Amino acid sequence: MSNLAPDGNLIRGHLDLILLSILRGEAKYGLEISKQAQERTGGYFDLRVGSLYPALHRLEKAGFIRGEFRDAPRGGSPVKVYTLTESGERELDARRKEFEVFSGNLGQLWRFI
Amino acid sequence: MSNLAPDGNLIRGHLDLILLSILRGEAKYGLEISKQAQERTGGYFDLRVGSLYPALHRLEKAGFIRGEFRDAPRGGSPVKVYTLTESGERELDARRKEFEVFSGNLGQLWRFI
DNA sequence: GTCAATGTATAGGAACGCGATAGAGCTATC
DNA sequence: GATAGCTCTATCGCGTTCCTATACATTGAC
Repeated sequence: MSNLAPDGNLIRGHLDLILLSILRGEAKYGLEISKQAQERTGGYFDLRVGSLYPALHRLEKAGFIRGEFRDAPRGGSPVKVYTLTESGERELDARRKEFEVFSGNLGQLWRFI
Repeated sequence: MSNLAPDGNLIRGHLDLILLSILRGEAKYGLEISKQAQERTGGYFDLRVGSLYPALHRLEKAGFIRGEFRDAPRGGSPVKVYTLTESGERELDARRKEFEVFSGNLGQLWRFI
């Protein structure tokens, strides 16, 4: 639980991909996304609200996700549920490929000497 | 040659790893590192001088590499040749592991739904 | 001497993740 | 019905870092 999470600079540029990945298949609200990220990676991805909400607004503005307020499902504040748009699904696929190319080229550097 | 190179935000946080990777095994000077990055990845990594030199200074200040000016080898300005220190080799190993963990956890997000 | 090529360096700007903080809505408990 | 506590959304300011543009030095060619 301590030095598990990656440095912020590592995540930078990959946060959108993380959020889109979690939204694939099922609509979720903000903190639910954050919890999913933790559950799926054993606590590795620990998205903070100061990063989460600006990123969601950014993705919504870009048309990749659509947000909609709903009443609190199980006691609490109303939640803003985000759904992946068709444009967002294409973006997710493109980002996944982009990361694999990035990762592949990084690995290419290690195959020398 | 156009949309080949990755967005700057993708590289962000990974540039140190790229530079250390290229310096492993053989000392090189600044622009030589940049050329190596291009050659090893078919032009994918295109490091600009405005990123390259500050990053090298940062790594030198951290003790991961050691720079030393030498006369121009084949006509031109004197070059600053960087060598990977022992601390830098350990750092490189740590960064490689860190990236593999990061990449693995990212893949973990895709194994759901 | 002039010019082009090569290499190093830095200032200014922008993007973005993060810590800190605020506030609204719902439930529980008294 | 007032208060406390929890959950959720939101935003400001900061620091880091990559990039564009620019400057300057050195060497060789002509």
